Amino acid sequence: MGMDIRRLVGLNLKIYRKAAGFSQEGLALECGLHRTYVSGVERGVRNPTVLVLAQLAEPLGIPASKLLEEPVDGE
Amino acid sequence: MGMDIRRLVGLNLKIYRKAAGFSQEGLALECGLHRTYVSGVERGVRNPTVLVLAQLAEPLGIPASKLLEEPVDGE
DNA sequence: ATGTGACTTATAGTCCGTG
DNA sequence: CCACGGACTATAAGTCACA
Repeated sequence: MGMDIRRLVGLNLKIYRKAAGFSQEGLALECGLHRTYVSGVERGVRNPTVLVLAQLAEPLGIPASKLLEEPVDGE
Repeated sequence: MGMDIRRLVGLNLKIYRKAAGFSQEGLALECGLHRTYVSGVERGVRNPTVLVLAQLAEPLGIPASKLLEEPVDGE
């Protein structure tokens, strides 16, 4: 019973997106999704599919699995 | 450009499910999904959502992120 | 640059079966 | 026990106008 996985994905996405220097709009363009959709994923109000996770992860240069990982302290 | 992520999820699920000693039907019952759906995920013909990944992972005792991880040799 | 509600179309996910 | 199909219903995908 960890946190809501949609929220987890959202938090992770925001972290990796910022680390890669993208705005939501910039990332949306890179991965072929709509700006407002990316916003919804980050806020945890969307329940994305694995195909969408892969699309988001690609321009960030991370494996899709990273978007589902619980934050580990000491990382 | 790794393998199709749906196929990856399917292969991982099958491995972890068997390791936990579940049949597809048994796992489906445990996680509240339909038996035919679990079958479809394992065959890589389904595109599950993150909520479903979490549901599948729970009775397997693994984090949902494991279902998206590429196989690493030496594991 | 982002958050949000509302909306339509595509598909996720269920349930009935078969070999 | 599992692969696979058809028909269905619930919800994700995808877009927009506006704050």
